[in-house]
Amino acid sequence: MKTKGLDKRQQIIDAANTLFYQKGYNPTSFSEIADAAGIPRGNFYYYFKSKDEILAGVIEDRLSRIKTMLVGWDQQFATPKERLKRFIKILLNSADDAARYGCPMGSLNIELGKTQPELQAEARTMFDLFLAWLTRQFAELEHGAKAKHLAQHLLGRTQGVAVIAHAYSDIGFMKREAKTLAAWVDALP
Amino acid sequence: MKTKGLDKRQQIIDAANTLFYQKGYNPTSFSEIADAAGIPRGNFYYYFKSKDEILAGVIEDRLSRIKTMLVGWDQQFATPKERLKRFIKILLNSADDAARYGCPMGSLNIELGKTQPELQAEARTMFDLFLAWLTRQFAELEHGAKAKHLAQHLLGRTQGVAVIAHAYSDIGFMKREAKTLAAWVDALP
DNA sequence: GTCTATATGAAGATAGAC
DNA sequence: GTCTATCTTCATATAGAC
Repeated sequence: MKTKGLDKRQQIIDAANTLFYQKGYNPTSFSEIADAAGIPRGNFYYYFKSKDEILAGVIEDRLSRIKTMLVGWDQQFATPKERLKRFIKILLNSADDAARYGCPMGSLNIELGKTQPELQAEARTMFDLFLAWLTRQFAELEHGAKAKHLAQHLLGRTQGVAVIAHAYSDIGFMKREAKTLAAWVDALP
Repeated sequence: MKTKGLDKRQQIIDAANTLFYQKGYNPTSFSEIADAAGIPRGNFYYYFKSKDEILAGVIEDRLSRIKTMLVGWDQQFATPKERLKRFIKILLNSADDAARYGCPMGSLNIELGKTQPELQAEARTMFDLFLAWLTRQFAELEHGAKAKHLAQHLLGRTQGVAVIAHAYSDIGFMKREAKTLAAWVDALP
């Protein structure tokens, strides 16, 4: 049945999503994904013709979750500063995972950026979503032409926090930096 | 001859160093390192018993270069702020490489941190060197107990810059952020 | 010390039975 | 739609001739 097929497809994506995050894209094998999804290796290729396609599916899935999250924040918070601080709060909410596996977006981009530019271009679209949303917040704060630069700056700050926190498994550092960043937002003109 | 052996060993380390940076540790095969070093695959194992040992050699080599660089900066610059700004200037000097391959320390730590904690612990020692040196600079600026936090903060800032610059191959962003960071140092008490 | 040949295993991918 | 069996390639690693 088609619904069953879609379910299995989603199961594969969910399993791959977790493994790509925890192990990386290239180090994750088909067998691992198949095992985690409870699907025999062979049947795998019925849903995805190649590993690249699984990655595309995983990224598509992540993009849709990010979009939903950002739309939710737009509705939930009245001011750009509140929204920016909600963004920064990701550092607190994801501290445990980030300390263990890094940032799901950042680590994937770094891995793919070295030798797989086509795949990295797909992974980059996750950053694109955040950058566009952040740029809008800074634009609403009347930062004009600087809005995009501020968005890149803030995204970069959070990425740097994730790198150091991951390298040292240091959740305390993430909390300190989240505070610093929130203060930075509060102090914005 | 022993000298010849040492030369070849160094050739292997140099080749591996470049490949680990440009491709990553796990995606780099023995064959590639051997080819790049101009050494047949088999002879390889005479110098290194395993891939882990090559990594250890590469990291040792990088550590020694970093130490030399930091000692040089200590001699070359009279004030902590000048030294900190020299550190930030790495972003400008390495902009081309960072845009293509990311930060050699950060990307290695992220890759290894996911599933190879023992190897990542070795890679982390490169960060340790910078953190200790940066902490000393902030301590000289009388930041007391905050010196280490400021060191982590600054190292994180540069790592974040590298991640975004890599993801977007954006050298302009690195230059902007280097300016912002230099201004941050100048404004320090 | 240096090199060739090769063992061994795991990866991605395919063919085809059911 | 689902599964088994298998092909091919490439990885790390070793044995042993020179």
